[in-house]
Amino acid sequence: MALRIYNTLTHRKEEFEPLNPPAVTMYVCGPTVYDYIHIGNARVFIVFDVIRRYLNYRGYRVKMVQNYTDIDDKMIRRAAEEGISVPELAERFIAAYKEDAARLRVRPADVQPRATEHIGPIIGLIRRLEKRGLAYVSGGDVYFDTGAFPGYGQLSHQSPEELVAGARVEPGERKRKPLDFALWKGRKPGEPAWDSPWGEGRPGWHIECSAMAMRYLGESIDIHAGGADLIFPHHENEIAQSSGATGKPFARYWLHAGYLNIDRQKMSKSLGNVLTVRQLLEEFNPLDFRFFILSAHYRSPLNFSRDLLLQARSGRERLQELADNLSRALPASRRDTEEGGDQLRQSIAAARERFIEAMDDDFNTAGALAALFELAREANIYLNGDHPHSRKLLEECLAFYGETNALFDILELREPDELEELDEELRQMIARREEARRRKDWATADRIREELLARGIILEDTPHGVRWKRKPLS
RNA sequence: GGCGACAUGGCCAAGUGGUAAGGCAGAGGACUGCAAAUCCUUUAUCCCCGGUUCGAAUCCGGGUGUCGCCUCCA
Repeated sequence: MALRIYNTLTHRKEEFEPLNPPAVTMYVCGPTVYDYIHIGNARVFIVFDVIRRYLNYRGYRVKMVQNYTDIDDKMIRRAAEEGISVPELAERFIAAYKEDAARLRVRPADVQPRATEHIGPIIGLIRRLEKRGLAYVSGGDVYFDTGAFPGYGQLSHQSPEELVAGARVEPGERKRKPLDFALWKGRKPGEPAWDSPWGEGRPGWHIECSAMAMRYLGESIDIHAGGADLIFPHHENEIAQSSGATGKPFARYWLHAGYLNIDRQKMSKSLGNVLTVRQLLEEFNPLDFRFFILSAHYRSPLNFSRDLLLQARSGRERLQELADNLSRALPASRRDTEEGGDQLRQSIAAARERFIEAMDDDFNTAGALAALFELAREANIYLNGDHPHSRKLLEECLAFYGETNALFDILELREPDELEELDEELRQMIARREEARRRKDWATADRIREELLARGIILEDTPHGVRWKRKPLS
């Protein structure tokens, strides 16, 4: 069984063969730090976070780089609006990004370079392009000469002629052809600038990713990833710059995450329907959001709505419920029996197999989730069974959820004693209700249950005694 | 205009040649003092029309619809 990945470059699923296994080099285009990230950004970061973890799970050693774009037109404009410097703006939103990513359980990349800290390598790359006749100076700017790069359009599968048909030249631009793009922008009054062989100025957007990817991962990398809207022109231009400079293939596999739409519309500032991660997390659990994201294939467009997220929450809670119940059953379980556990033992093995099979098929997280649910049913049957619980089987089952949760991060896996934390007053209320139930004083029992519910505690009476859980938010 | 993606039950969503995973919601049942949780049962021939094939949701052609990219954008 081999891992297969859909490659935007070739338009097909290909067997994954990194350059130097087990090492894998992976570059993900990071945020432009001019504002809080929105849920569409979050989808990209979550998806590639999971993919990265899965590659590690499959035995690869992934080195992942994700940049911060901390200098570009948007940064300059926003800093001016806020009345602060561009570096101050960058600091603010890099910090915000880190907070948001952490809350979403997106693990930090191994290297998180900033464009402004790599002006040297950027200039070096532009000079290489100049030497190869792929760049030209025009005014104070330097442009990439797309006409001189034969493979231009290979990623977006468009010929230059086709691309030109829709291209526009902004007034005042000094490029020769519409598809040419700026590698270096000459200084304008009031803008941040660095010294360069072409005078003071700043890097273009595309060149920073090429320069930083090469700097940390080498001239040819295994995986380059980002949102679908980066295919053109950003990634197309990265290929042109990188391959143009080195004469080598830049990235072997290009991965692109689909859009996250809101109410079937693309998020955009003009429509006013942009939802930031911060806004989302005011109302929803990050784990519910991760579950929601992973319930669809990463390349498919995915529609976001409050209702769909509630649906996802219900599904996730089913798994959470099971995980909690497995933990709770652990203390009373026995090491000397596996009675009634044959089906469960087989189901664990089957679930693991199915999980890997799905993930190996271009990271089919939806299929992988189905494996978690199928095992959940068997585990519930086992837990409800009329036999003692086997410590070994419970642990194996929990181990599987632990193993898969280390990839998906959709469950809160707690130790049994963590489940018992409840303050004294609430414990006594539960005890009083138990007493009332023994007396068959249902009125009192129900009243206490209502009171607890009002305080966010849900009670469940099981054959093995009363159980409590916290009511989910919203 | 060019390029491309998608169209599966009430909702979400897997499935690329052998008679449709999974989740949510609904209905019925079991369990329960009631409830919750859980389990069982239950709802699809896969947008339409042709074609290839013993056999297609799955391949090919045509059509319809939705969306994306071609311009900053995850």
